[in-house]
Amino acid sequence: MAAEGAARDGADVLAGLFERLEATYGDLGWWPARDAFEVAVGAVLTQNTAWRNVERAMAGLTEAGLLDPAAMGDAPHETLAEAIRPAGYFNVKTRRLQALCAAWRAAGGAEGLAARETPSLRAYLLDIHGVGRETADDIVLYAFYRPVFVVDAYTYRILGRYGWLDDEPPYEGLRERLETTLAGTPQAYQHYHAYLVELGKEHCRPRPRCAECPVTDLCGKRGVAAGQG
DNA sequence: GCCCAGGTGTTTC
DNA sequence: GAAACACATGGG
Repeated sequence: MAAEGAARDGADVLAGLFERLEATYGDLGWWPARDAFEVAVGAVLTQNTAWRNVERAMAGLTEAGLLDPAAMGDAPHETLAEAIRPAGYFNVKTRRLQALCAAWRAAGGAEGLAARETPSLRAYLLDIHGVGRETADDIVLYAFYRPVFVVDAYTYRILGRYGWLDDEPPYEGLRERLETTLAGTPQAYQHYHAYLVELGKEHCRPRPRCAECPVTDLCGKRGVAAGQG
């Protein structure tokens, strides 16, 4: 049937895209962190924020001795906000980090969270103030090493430009479709998300700058037409 | 000065 | 339920 053929072609495009990205980028060494809590803190701090600024904030937290669920959770708002100031939205993120700390401790720490099955873990994280779908999946994938595809703005933008999306499907639908199509390991999903972010930063900005894109020839339609790569 | 960055919650229709 | 808006620093 035509629909099955289209789906198979879509899967081929996707597999080819990630093969090429793997050859181009290899292991990007993404999300270095000492422990699960540090991953979770970084996931909150990086919300709509450049990683360079997250690193400054993480350094501020280390400096202040706050990179710990108890210390961070008990710190005064002003103290925590000052430590994470370089990451922007510091008042918003201070509230979110303290909500994260409360939930983290209530769950029995990383050990308690790791004991949960993936759906329960996602649901628990999503229930925390300031932890949305992408942040939750960042934590599930990079802190707890579960096989979830992290969908972000780059995922929509790049897959849209490569003709893999017919429309703009809802987050959960796209995530499940990608996981079904790719059937990858946690390590593969960690790499895929990193690849899409790197590719997006370099070549698929909101205003396309697609010159010398390593996967230009795989582009099918949409924004990449008209010689943008 | 303008755009963008590894989003989320709230308000409003 | 989707669109508009607030949140804020730092780099190009």
